[in-house]
Amino acid sequence: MNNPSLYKGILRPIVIRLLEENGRMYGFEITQKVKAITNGKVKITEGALYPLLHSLEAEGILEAEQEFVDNRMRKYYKLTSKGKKVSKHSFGEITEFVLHLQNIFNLKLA
Amino acid sequence: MNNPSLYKGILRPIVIRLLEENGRMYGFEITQKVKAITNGKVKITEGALYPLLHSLEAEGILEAEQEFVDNRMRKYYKLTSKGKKVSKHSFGEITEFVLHLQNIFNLKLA
DNA sequence: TTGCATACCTAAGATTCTTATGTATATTTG
DNA sequence: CAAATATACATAAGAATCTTAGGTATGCAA
Repeated sequence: MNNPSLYKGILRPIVIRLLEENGRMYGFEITQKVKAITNGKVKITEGALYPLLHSLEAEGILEAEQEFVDNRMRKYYKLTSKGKKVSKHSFGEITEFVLHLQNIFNLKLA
Repeated sequence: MNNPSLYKGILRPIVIRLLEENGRMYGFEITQKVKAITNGKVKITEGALYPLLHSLEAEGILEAEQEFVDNRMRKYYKLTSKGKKVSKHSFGEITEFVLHLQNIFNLKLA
């Protein structure tokens, strides 16, 4: 991405939102999904993603299960019931955040 | 603000944008302006703002001049010509950032 | 067989913030 | 009039969140 520091603090809500919308995803899939949505502009680094997934699991927001596909390990994550509550709250925060940005920067978007 | 970590990395473009729109502001004024725009939700901390203003000045993006009003010191900042170029670039990045957020979070905003 | 894609992981360091504290003056309130 | 609140600047220690750089391993294409 152009300015990585803009995305500091955003990764956690991104992961939670993607899991809410897609039900079940593995780490590598999340990086590809974000890249696809943003036309290759936003690249989540593995050094940020994997530790985050582990801490979300430790917090009881996500639960994981491993599978082997084509002899390669995949660790699928999904929201727990606690995670679904957190997700609703997180989404509200993000919505407000974006509205604030539109006001502060006087953005006129489609 | 609700979730301060969302705003990590955003303060710098906020300051630049406000100075572009208002021409000339002092630190305390910037904190009040952001609070006003966001209905009291977003509070810029002084511990983040003042060091940032100093480093923007050191980078040649801002220039400062002191004044005394009611026997109290004010340090006014404005964009340099370099700062104005940086501002254009920064604004483009923020616009793209917000569009990405809308896509990632599937936001339907006014 | 070399490189690229997939798929996981961790550790050191950088960046950006919060929290806490300090200085000083002006105004409001009990 | 004393105390609290608002204005206005500043710095330092520590927390949070990321990047960079490295590691392991499999499958496929050139």
